[in-house]
Amino acid sequence: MAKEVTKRSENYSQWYNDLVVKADLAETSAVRGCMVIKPYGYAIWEKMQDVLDRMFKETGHQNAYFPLFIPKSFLSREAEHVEGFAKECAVVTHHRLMTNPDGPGVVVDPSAKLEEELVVRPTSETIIWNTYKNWITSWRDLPILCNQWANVVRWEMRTRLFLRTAEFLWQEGHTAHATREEAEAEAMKMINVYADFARNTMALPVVVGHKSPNERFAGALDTLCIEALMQDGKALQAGTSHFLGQNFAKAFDVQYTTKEGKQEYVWATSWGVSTRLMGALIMAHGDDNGLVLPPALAPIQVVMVPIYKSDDERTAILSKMDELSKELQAHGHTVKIDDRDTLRPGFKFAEWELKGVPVRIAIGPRDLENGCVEISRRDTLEKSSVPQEGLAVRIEKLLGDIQANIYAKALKFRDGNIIKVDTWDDFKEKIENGGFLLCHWDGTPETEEKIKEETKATIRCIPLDSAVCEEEGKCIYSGKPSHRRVLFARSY
RNA sequence: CGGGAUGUAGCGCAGUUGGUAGCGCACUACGUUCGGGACGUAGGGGUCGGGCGUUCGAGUCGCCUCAUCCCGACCA
Repeated sequence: MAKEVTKRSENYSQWYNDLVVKADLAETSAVRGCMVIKPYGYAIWEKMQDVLDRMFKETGHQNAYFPLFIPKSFLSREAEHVEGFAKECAVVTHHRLMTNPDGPGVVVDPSAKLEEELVVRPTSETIIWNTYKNWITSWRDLPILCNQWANVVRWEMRTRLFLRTAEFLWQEGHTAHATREEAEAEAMKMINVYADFARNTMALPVVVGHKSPNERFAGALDTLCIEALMQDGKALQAGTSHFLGQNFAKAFDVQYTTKEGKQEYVWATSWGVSTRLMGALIMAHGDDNGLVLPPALAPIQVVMVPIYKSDDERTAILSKMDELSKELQAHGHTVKIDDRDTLRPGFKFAEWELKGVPVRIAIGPRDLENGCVEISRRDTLEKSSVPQEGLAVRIEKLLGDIQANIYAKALKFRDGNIIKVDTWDDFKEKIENGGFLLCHWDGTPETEEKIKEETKATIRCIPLDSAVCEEEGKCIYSGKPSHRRVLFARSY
């Protein structure tokens, strides 16, 4: 197994692809634009799911499941929504195949044409609001706070593993509320759940803000997002939460009777994060040796590698590892003993580093004799020899340190790459180096569009953090007055 | 849908003026190794993306076709 990964600094794209494949996270499939998520990659995704699911439930949400197929007419009920998704939909037109009358194989049976085509969901607002109509009649039925874990299909022209695939896994929350205020509060609450998850679980610093009208979700009145900065200086949208107003309620005629007996349209939100978070994780923390996983998401937190020559040594070391492993597991850590007899220690070290395991413990005859183990941490690659005594407590602290250090490192990088820019010439120069540019903008879509055309940079968000952003100034492009700075970047 | 490229072993590639298929890694067996990606020896594995044509003979030349990748366009 030649597992050398391309150097990050030499070719970031290739480094990313190499890493995804060689760390056993995912690979391209025979199906155009689709991805196979391999067991190791999926285990990380499952960890993300576990934490997010718990957070959703703590905020009062329940899981449900809605159909994969959406009748074409549903999708077109909301004008902006269909406009936004029409160009990337997979459509089912028939329901049967037949043996080919003119040769081998099968062909589509023309007699099995569907009366109405079915669209494979690119997102589920329409099918869900068509259902919510049946669930809601009174103010007593509100709010409805549902989430679904599902796959969706968006037929993108160009795809990249995890970041943009034709099919991807995600969760989508869809809520219905009696009042505008309640729905807006829900959208804000959920973007903060995402921000919390990104920072504390993924060790990923994010900026929370509003999308500009140009970048808003199709059918939303407001889109909140979390934006992260990757190590090549490009921004990545890591999650969104939309205030949908009454657009979908009106499109699907979802009204409820108020306490006063009046008919009112329901207010809506939707919010989602996807397997794209895997891409964010890889690009935010990875290095030339491979993946770097925050302990909170590592399927294996501690790997033990035995070093031995004879069978007797092997037996003794594995027995000691078993003992230590039980102790660590009792403290709630996931441990793997790499007892493969066919590979040498050096190979195993490199392989587990590639896979991003936070802590490695090596034990050889020397350590056995001295009552020690060798501990190596993935984030800094530092090695130290420590006593076996009290190992679990030491590891617990170390895992916490690593989680904090990975975040601190990413935060330092991110903050070092947020730059205030006040002139157009400076903007054009600085954008070439990547990073977030904090600039004044006159608030018009036309200006935003021009800036995108000339520099490929878009407004990633209008940050909520008013302390940093709210000040008077002049638009970077048009020179017109502006009341706050917004965040520009090139993005994935 | 435009511009460019590539399809040869599981992966990465070489293959000259056309002469019947090769290298590295991986794989299998045995042995020596084992504290940072081991080495030796011996093996197995191919309708050269597909089709048609030129030729005594095509991985190589021509035409068609399919697929993939890159740059655009597209993209929450």
